[in-house]
Amino acid sequence: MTLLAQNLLDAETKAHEHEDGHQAQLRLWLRLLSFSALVESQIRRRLREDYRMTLPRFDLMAQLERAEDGMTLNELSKRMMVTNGNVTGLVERMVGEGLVDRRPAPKDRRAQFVRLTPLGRQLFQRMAGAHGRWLAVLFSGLDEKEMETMMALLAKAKLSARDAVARGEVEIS
Amino acid sequence: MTLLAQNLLDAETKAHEHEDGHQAQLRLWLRLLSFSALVESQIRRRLREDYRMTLPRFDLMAQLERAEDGMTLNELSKRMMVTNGNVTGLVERMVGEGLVDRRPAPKDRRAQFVRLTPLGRQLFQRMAGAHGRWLAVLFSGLDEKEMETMMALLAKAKLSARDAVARGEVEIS
DNA sequence: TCCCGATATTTTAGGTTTCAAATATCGGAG
DNA sequence: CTCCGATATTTGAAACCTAAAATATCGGGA
Repeated sequence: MTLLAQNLLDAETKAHEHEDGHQAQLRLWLRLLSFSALVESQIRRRLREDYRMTLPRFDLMAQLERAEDGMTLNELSKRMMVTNGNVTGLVERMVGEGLVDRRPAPKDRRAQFVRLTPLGRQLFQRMAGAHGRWLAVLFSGLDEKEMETMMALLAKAKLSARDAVARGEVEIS
Repeated sequence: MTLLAQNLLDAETKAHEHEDGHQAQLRLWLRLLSFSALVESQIRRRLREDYRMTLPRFDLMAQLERAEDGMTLNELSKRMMVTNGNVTGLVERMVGEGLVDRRPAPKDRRAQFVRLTPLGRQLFQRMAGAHGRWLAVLFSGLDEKEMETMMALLAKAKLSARDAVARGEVEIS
């Protein structure tokens, strides 16, 4: 192959990648979204029907479960990947229900520690068991090896996205 | 191996699966969620900053794009995997912005067809291009083969979840 | 000490989302 | 034709969520 031909081919490949070549990524992303919407709606429904519980509240409790002494609102919002204001309202409602309590941080008068109440902890134990079983059923079509593969690919994808964000390249054409 | 030993082993395997054996599914699910939250927040931000557009509106427009004559609210809500009421409000606002229009269905007086306006279509074209490029960058750490593998695994996982839902077994322990 | 950028939280406004109940229409069984 | 279960949409209430601005506090340098 001549150098010119090679260059033309490169150019075409590049152009192709830039015009329609994003299809694979788009399709992958859409498929991931539709799968997660499906699973999420099931979990949401079960939490509501069996425990009168919402997913965000469950999520917050899951974060608190391993922190005996609780954690600050800020740490909660980072772990849950939601905004601060969101957590403020969520905790507000959950304090009202007796699931968590709030107390001032010892050293920092700006911060507050949130932790599960005994009631909240007890309820979470039961929900967590059920939650695990629901997931086991929903994922039962995947064997050990397939789950491992998917874990690895998701880890790689997450790194990829993090890198892109860090490089500030999400806006590049 | 004696029959007794075999039975004990089975019992242990079963017990293990029922007590701690759901860890793999839970971890996989959490990883998928955190990845999708990361990607979603980036797309949300770019849509807002570059196009003053929200993700739900973009999503709705994407559904309408390939339906020249539009589609009913009901079909929209199914494709978007959200409730009817949600779509009602979304369309309401978007009509006000001139992005979509509504007209009665020819044969069915209960239904309405929603479709992109020329303005909406034109805006969507630009956004879709950018959206594809953002995804390409975010997923750039995955090669062709890895994306194919992930597509296949997600397809399998989705089937698995659909089956579980159809069998009504999400509540089984 | 005083100041100032950083951090923790709340507040405000608006949009999104769900569920459940209500309304309107369809389409077929009798 | 009439009735009735199914379907399409809307409405209302409550929760969730975000972005941006406001408030309070921290902690270190001048």
